[in-house]
Amino acid sequence: MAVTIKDVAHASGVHVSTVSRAFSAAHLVNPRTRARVLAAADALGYRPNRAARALSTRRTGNLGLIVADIANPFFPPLIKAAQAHARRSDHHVFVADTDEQTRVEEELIRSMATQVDGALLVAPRLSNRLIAELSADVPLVVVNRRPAGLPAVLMDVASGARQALEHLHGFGHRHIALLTGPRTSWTNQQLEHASADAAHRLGLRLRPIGPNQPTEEGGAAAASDVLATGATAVLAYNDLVALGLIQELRSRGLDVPGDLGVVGVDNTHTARHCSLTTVDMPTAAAGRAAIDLLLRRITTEDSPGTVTLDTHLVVRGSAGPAPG
Amino acid sequence: MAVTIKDVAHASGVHVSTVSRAFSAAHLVNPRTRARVLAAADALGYRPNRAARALSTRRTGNLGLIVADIANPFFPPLIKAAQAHARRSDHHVFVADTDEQTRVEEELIRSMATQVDGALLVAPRLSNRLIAELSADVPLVVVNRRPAGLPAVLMDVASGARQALEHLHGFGHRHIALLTGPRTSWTNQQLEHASADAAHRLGLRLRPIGPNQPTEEGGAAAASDVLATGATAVLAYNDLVALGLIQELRSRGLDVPGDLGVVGVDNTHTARHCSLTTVDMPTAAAGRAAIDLLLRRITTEDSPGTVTLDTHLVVRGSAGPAPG
DNA sequence: TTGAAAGCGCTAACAC
DNA sequence: GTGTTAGCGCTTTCAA
Repeated sequence: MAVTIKDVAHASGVHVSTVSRAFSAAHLVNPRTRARVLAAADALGYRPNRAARALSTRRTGNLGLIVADIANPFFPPLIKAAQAHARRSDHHVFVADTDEQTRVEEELIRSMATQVDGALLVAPRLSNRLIAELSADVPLVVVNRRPAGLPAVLMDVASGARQALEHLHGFGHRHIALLTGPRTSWTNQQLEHASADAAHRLGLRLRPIGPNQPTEEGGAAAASDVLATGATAVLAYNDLVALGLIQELRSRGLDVPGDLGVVGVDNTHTARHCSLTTVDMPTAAAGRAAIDLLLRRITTEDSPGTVTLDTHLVVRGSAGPAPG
Repeated sequence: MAVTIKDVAHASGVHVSTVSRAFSAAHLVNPRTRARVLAAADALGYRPNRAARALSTRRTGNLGLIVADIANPFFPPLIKAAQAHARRSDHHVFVADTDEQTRVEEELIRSMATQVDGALLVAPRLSNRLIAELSADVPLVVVNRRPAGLPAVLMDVASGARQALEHLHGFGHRHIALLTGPRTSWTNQQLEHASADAAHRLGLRLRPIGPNQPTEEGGAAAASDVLATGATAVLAYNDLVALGLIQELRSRGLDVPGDLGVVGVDNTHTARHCSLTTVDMPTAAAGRAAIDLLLRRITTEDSPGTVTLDTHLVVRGSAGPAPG
């Protein structure tokens, strides 16, 4: 049986309310008494029961983190940073991913909502309807999407996409395929718009192909379409798509970057090792910023705005001079 | 203000205890009454407050998952599988990683312990002392280590290491360097023993080098030592080390696998794309198995034993025929 | 500055 | 089968 506030009260010869104050309202208790209480607590190995505390304070000290897919290498750095940052303000974080059946997910998120002070959503596939409903129950902050009225952290691929196209242009590429991602994804929309703009400005021919599954399979499946366009370089929705495409191209005997240049988005761990030229997404910074927004939203009732983080191109070896 | 059991009781014209039973002891309540209660609950959007429930049942429905480093690609598949599996029995999971200052970590884990029914430890660096202390407070299951008396899930690299050395032997390699990991790591110990045995059996010269940091930096830093041995192939503690080594070797103008074959351990996402020959660790299966053990330990008081999972070699392109 | 008592939302004997 | 009543561990008035 765990040691409770009562045990500490007994041991230090005061009432439970005094013990409680010693922990959560230090200024309301005589320093000497407090020292005695703390000593007793320490000796007994007492630590407050958060669930019990939550019952009266309505603050659990827990946060939820809902991501699309824990195993997608885009997320772990974000999860890690968010968790570490949350800890600084003594918050624990529940992590869940949404890629199973939507009905189960919805239930999961709802039941989690009763146990957290707020939640972070990094899940492009979650419906706006559900988000709106949840937001009535629990403070929410979203990443890379813009539902009305919610604080958001955005990693704006626009700058990175621009740099990517300039980079390809500099290598002499004039005809570029854009492997798009899910239609509803905010990131994808930014990517499409920014690429179209930049292509126009640079005098590039840009050929969108998609939507594609945001996975290796999606990239591999698009290989034939890419080749059919006659493009000499490809900008892919994310690193997974880029890597899937590269693997498929190579298995068909093509050379990357010799025959075709490929640029990804995300700068995952894998991209670093596979020498993939890609747009860096500041996932760790986004995780921290999102936690900041969330905590602000929880403590002060007003709703903080939107934080936009820039992205930039990381040049490696998967794109080079245009052939011919 | 959230809707509570009282509101449901009012709405359905019964007492709170009946509502409670309707949710957690269906057989103790008249089916008709129950239907009425459930309907009212549904209409009001009621969901039980887990913290409050935990206060009387002493079951939070939460599990802790402590890993060494969320961003290390070894862990995400395990985290994902564990979380998904836990959800099946209606458990939520707290995730935390230990790679910051130990003192902070210890505090984190302890305070988390009051909020969970049990925890999974996948953290080679955590001290046995701390584990023993924690284990007094909260049911624990460990992965890839063997503290006395705790249920454990082991991914035994022995079989994989054996296959790796046989594979290299088949390619004509006779002198092999083994990049070892942290001394205290159980995985590392298995790896060292199994490799020594297999090398002896096959008539290979095996040269251990280490301990190395289990990271890319560790692998890169070992490059000179590896070259100095004159070995024609390397078995590395994990994929990170292998990839770091490969990168460093290539930057020195050497060819992998031409000049030197490299085999890793873990079969991370990155290894799949970098064509790294490696030993597959069944991390997802381990995550599920560990959750099973943990839940068993929580519900029945007896302590389930140890689950050992085999590993196997995945042949890709980072090792080939021995030079010369 | 401290004690007493009520209450947070829920469960679990115990009556009826 | 359902209502009554304590009580889980903690915070927070209200008195003293």
